[in-house]
Amino acid sequence: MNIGQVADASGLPAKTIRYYEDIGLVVADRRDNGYRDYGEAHLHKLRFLQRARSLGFTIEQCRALLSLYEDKHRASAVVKAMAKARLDDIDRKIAELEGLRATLAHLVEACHGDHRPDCPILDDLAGVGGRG
Amino acid sequence: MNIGQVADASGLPAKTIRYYEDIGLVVADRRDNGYRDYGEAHLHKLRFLQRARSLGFTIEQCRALLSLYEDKHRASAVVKAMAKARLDDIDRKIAELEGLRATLAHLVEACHGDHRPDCPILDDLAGVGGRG
DNA sequence: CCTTGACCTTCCAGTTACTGGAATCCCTAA
DNA sequence: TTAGGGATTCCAGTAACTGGAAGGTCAAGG
Repeated sequence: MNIGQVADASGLPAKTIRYYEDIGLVVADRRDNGYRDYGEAHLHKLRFLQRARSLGFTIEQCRALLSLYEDKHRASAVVKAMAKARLDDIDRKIAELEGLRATLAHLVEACHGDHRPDCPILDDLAGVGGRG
Repeated sequence: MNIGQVADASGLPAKTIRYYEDIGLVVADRRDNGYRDYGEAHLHKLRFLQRARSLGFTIEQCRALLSLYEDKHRASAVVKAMAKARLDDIDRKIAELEGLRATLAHLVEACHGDHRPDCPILDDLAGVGGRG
């Protein structure tokens, strides 16, 4: 397969696939004309990466997952621990965003939002009142 | 004030304050010795930025908020619209993370996580089963 | 006067994970 | 032969800093 075909089949842009090769994630074979040549195993790995990235794993985490995937004898506990850590990341991030959300929602509600210049949102940012 | 003092007072690292000056957000005066010199107005702006950044506004949004803050006659509706848009960003991000969370939580639960190599998490990433 | 140490300066490079674009080459069809 | 679509490499840019090097400044202590 050419790079365009694996791009379509994996859901990753060709640019990204070349980038993954640059950083040593999935290295294609080469034809005589210099074109990259992909087989089913390559495609499989690229799909794996696409899915793992879409779940928010970093590139380095993906690299680790990929090597775990290739190691047919690793314990599932290792993989589970990584997924669990990622889950905890997500929980922390959600909690943080919900904190922001509450603050902003409160400010948005407090601001009358009309032609008058008086604005509790800017007042808060400037530290007027209890917080600053 | 020297940069170290406004850094302490604003909660921003000195490096970040210099960076903000580079990009034209808060430009300090200079002493004869070349040191930056900050007054209360500078400090105020830096605190404003610290707060706005901590609420997840981008630098460019902060720049806009700052100029709205300086404009004593702008309508509060403009500010409210920005805050509302940011709120919507946050809601979208939370929804996205909750989707990821559900998927990962499901996988983590399905994986027995012991010494055996069989692992539903990697199977999912590899596209084994319904999704790939 | 000299040293020490904290603080300040500028500038350059690196981070994450790509993305856009330029210049050039290859292949196929008309 | 020409046109197009796809492939190649390499360089630069994104967001918002952060780390580090090399050097200037200032106040205190001996």
